[in-house]
Amino acid sequence: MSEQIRVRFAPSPTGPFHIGGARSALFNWLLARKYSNGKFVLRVEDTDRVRSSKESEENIKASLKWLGLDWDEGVDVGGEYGPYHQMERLELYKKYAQQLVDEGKAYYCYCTEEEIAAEREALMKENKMPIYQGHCRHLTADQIEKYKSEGRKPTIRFRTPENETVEFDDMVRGHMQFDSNGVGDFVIVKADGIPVYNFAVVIDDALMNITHVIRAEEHLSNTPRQVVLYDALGFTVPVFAHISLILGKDHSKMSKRHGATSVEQYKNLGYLPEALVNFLALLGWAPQDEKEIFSIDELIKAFSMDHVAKNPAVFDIDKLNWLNAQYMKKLSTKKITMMAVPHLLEKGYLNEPIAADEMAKLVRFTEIIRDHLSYGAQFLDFADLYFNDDIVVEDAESKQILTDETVPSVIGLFKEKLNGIADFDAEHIQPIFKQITKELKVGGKKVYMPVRISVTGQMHGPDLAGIIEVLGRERVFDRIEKVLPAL
RNA sequence: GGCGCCUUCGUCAAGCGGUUAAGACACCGCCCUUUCACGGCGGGUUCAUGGGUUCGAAUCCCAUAGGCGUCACCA
Repeated sequence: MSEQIRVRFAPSPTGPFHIGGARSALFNWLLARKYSNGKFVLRVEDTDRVRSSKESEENIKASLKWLGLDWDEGVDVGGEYGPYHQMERLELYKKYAQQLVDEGKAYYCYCTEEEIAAEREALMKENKMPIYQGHCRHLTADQIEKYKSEGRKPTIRFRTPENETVEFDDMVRGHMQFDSNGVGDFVIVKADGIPVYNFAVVIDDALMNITHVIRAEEHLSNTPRQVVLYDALGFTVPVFAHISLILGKDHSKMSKRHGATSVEQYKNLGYLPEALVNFLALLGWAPQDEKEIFSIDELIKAFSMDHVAKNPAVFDIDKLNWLNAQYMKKLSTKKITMMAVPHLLEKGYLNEPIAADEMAKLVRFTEIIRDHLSYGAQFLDFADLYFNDDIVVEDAESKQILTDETVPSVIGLFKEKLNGIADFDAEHIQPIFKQITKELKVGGKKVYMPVRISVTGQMHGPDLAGIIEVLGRERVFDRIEKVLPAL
């Protein structure tokens, strides 16, 4: 590919940035970055006046930046093909729509939405393709006058050529062919003068010299409409690549029911952008070797549209968790602590300002639990362990363990030994357990379990000596006393 | 319903006419360990079904089934 690669991501700002959109953006970005002269363009398709919002646009841009997907041209940064908001390009669409009308390739349609809906319904009933039947295709001047006098505002419809085969190439699916009779005359400009998606994309992609259009598979059926427009307008058709959808666990399209769907949600849950990017890249694309973990630079190097899968992919949160954990291992404990702090503040475990010594203890605690964490918010699963001294033993087996006849002597000796050490740290606490097993001649479990349960309320958890260290002698004794008041 | 896309372990997937059908996540077992987690080792009737083509098919062709998308004055 010696020509310049120009790709774009063109979201409509109608909601939080979806994970599927993020993958589309990533694939485009990866392709642009793979070639030294590649350009990644960000265009905002805000022609849906009802649903578009500035807030959504900001969310999308913030998410892209967080993921590290920077754009060379587009909104905010500008470029020679601007403007990059479709609502600022209305004149352009108007000009091309007029051109099509003048050439007889498009016409005004005075049908109302109700009439169209009724027509479609009737066709569906007859098992026919629900396409526009061409009522306004050849209106006389009189008819037009009549409609105008009724106050009808026309849309502009494209006069789709009949009995033709519409063809285009798709990097993922191969050569595609559609019957133009299945396309029908579709609206290109709404009654309010705003262009419809299929019309605006074509003009924008053509005028912005986009060479490759990588987008979700849901656009595949729309592509013939766009191809006939490219032809009518005399534009060069770009190379398409329709990547498959991302599905939820039940194989339906990802939605709120499946948990977090927006990039922002993953960010807030404490996932790392590198991990999310890595995961998204592996959804629908497979490397040539057996590598699983890719830095962004490695991804750019390894990525290729040749190995993009055709079939839809189920979003597997388990794998994301694993990947994220791999990336978290590389982080300093301090960093992981900082990831947890917002959650701790939100849940009321912490209050601002956080004192330096409190912070230091928190970091030490994080060091003890960090191996148990797949993402930041999971810290909350361990927060009670550290912050909540009101230990409650709920589990039946745990209660049972505390009734063992050796418990009183074990706990007694444990307290005695704990009192006896000079340096209150895990290194000095750890040997105590061994000493007790020896002196009392009981098994390790008989020692560890009563202590663990009375100190944490749980049978399982992170390193016990470490927990005891961060809690400090007083809190440990306090907890034991609450659980075993008799001792 | 028409049109279109898709179909290899539970999930992501390698595979492009001849392989013991990779690998990863998850799961199960074992080891490590006071426990859990981490880590290590090991395990699993995976080519939707039915027809072809071929000496030979997960790979090519055709049907069927299922899943999904799309048929908007949404993108």
